[in-house]
Amino acid sequence: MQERYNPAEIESRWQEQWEKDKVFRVVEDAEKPKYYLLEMFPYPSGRIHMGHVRNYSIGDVVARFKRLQGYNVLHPMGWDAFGMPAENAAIQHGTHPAAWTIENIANMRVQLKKMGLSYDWDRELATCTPDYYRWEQLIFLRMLEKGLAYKKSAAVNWCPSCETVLANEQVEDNCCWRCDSTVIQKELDQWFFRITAYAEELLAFTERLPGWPESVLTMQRNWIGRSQGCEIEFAVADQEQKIRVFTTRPDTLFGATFMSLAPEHPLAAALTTPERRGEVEAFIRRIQAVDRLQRTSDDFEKEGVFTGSCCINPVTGRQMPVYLANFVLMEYGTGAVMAVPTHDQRDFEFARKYALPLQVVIQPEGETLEPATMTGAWEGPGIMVNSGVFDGLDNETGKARIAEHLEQLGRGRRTVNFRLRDWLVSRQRYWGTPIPIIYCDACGALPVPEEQLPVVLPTDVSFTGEGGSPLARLESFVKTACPRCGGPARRETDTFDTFVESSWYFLRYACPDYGHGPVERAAVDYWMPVDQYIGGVEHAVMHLLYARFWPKVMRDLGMVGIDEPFTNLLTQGMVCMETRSCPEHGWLYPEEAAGERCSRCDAPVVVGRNEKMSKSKKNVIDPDGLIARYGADTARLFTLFAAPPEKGLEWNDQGVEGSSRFLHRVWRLVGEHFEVVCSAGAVDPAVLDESARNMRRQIHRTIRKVTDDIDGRFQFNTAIAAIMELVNGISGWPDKNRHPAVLREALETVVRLLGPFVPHIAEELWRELGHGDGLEAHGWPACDEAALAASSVLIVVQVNGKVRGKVTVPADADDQAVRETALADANVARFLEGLTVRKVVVVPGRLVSVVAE
RNA sequence: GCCGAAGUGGUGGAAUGGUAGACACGUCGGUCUCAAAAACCGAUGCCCUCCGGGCGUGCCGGUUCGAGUCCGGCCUUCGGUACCA
Repeated sequence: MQERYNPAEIESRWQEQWEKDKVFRVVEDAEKPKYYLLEMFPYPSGRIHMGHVRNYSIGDVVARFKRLQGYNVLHPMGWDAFGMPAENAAIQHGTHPAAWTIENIANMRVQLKKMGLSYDWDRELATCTPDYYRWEQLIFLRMLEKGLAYKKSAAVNWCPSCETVLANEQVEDNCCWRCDSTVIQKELDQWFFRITAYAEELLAFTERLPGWPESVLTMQRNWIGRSQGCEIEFAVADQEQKIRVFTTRPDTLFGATFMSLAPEHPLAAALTTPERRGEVEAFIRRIQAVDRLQRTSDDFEKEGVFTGSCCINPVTGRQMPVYLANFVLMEYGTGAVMAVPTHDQRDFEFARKYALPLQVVIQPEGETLEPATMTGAWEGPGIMVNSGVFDGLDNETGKARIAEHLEQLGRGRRTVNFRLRDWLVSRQRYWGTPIPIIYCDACGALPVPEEQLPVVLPTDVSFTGEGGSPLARLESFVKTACPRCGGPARRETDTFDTFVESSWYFLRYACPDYGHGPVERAAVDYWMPVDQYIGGVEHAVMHLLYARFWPKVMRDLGMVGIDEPFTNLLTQGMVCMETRSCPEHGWLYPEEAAGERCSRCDAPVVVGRNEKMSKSKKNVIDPDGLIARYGADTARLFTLFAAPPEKGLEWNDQGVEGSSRFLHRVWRLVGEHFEVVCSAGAVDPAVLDESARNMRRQIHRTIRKVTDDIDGRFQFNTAIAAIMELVNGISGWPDKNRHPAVLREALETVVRLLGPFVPHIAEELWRELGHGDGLEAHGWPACDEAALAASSVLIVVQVNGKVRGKVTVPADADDQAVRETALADANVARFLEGLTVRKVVVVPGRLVSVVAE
């Protein structure tokens, strides 16, 4: 055995062996229980970052652990390969998105392989290949047939100068990131998926996902935002038009004194009287220049404009002036709100600003509200007043009664409204899945016939960043024949949101080469659902909601048989680091800021906040350097040991040394004893002395702890700490040489427990300990309950809540005996002197708490 | 703004309502060495009148024999907020 631990040599040797033998390749096997472990696939940005290292190290521990437990483990990897950065690179550096992406994938694949991750690389997929997206196009056609995909108008961020659509992240302070022009909201005809048709089911199933973090489920429930309420029709005075509103507070209908519409409301123009037109149009223009987040925040000034028209309150007959208001959104409800200033804070502020009337209709218990003296709206419960026949009812009863009343009048009905909106999937970009639609002037919008799929993304395009999508300018792509009449027609040039690809890739992993449909039913039936999904907490709502939606659609299309794709979910925290910048040269990479001075101008660097590692702020650590210097095992061990997975991880180089030192120590410990150990026999518990029994107790306590920490809690940091304690215990065990069999059990346990975390060194040491076959053949070590038994326990004694003594009692002592021993302790007695004992609480095996005064 | 988290020594973190600080990093002292590195041993929350005791888990209050943990109210930081993925 080599004296010195040499990770570079060991790791490349094992990685080659794993690759050559395809040891992580899996096939369906009805004899074995399956376990599908999936980490969120990466966007191929060019280099892996510490967040990937963390995510994939966590996943690999679980994959290897489950394999050791005898599961048939599917552990795939692939590439979320469409997206904006490829297009930005094309605009900035002239590289083609496809070439850029393929090169990035090649680089990152090498990096991942250097980490020793146990993937079945035969299942690798990239979403930018026609073999993948052709099936996405097919599913879209099926959704179209079922009415689950449709087209409607929606607003986008538009830069008038670049003549292009901007992503939210490309808008800075309402200005275009490239040219600084003011961004406006522009209406475009766009494709949507009808996710709202699944709102009830997506919500209901949040109750059936016990393996998900409650915080994620709560966020999803709030995002879906189901609310029970009432749709009410308001007639417009002197016109045929009707305004429909949604309200959760029909009980306040008698207090509705005006109407607020979204500035984008389709009736806005029709209701505007000629003399108001100028002011109204100016207001609409102004609101379009404000982003939605700002518009709806509570501290944003409530503003509006009178249209000149009035509508009629269906129960009071009162004329209600119709306003356009900045805080009303077209996307929520019906885009119109009946304004009850006395019982809604936003309406209250609005009414005060524009001197609109207030009418109290709910009186809280023990108070009498007067419009003249109110300083805010009363949004709580109360008794109905000024509400005709409904006076005297409590408002909850009133909600139902007024709803019934409106239904009888034919002026309203009870409805359920969702905050969730349909999913806008059109992107006016090049690097994405082409939407398979053809537009014919004679026949309209038609699906591309199935046999013509895939609609392949052409590669002969040029990138300027201006003038809209490069696809739309490519004649050879746009010009086509109408599939119905054969006349000249145009192709759809929008591509899909990249969230579409990531909404079903986990299904495709079950059968990545299947050529007759999106998925092979038998393979999906065997592998799905994913048993454990692991990824960043930043995906808690959007990706994870879309990825729950698509399988449900595919189920209803008869393609899969599952309701939910992910049985268990682990959301990992982000890897963060302080930013460093130079007043002269901007953000600095860590190596440019060595010694806290800028490497270029020697100015003192400014140390910024701790933030998510990102290329743009240069607060990144390149895992390659780490692996080259310490080896993959150390890099894995450190990221796992530094913090529990859910927590954010602040990068700190110094900790890495510690992890490396530990592996060197384990190597030496085995090296010093492997000859003795290899010739040792099996442990005979009957002949052991106390020292050996104590050693065995620690061995088996550690097995139990590590098993529980990996399996139930994903607390890898404490699992590793426990193994470190065991190693410390073995090193300091004075009777090592008297008990070769126990020493062998101890060392073998360390190596086996380390296997999932640091597979290369563990496999190597396992062979050194004289085993001809691999770790996996021996499975996961079992905890011997008999070895755990201890003869005595330490009991802490508290007097009035403070620790005053510690006593050792036999493990089987009863409460009375424990109590007596505790009270007899010298220090305890000292603190009880002159006091009367009122109460003694005995917690078996733990503590005695004495209350005295 | 809204939704969801987090806050514990110099640092990362540990603690089924039961000894706060496991395990590491760092620092200090020591052993070995001509010297250094590596390795090993020891100390290390703060304070005091230091063989003992007091105070300590973001802040304020509450429940309990006992609260880092449970409850109420704040503060700060982070994530998401529908075209970043």
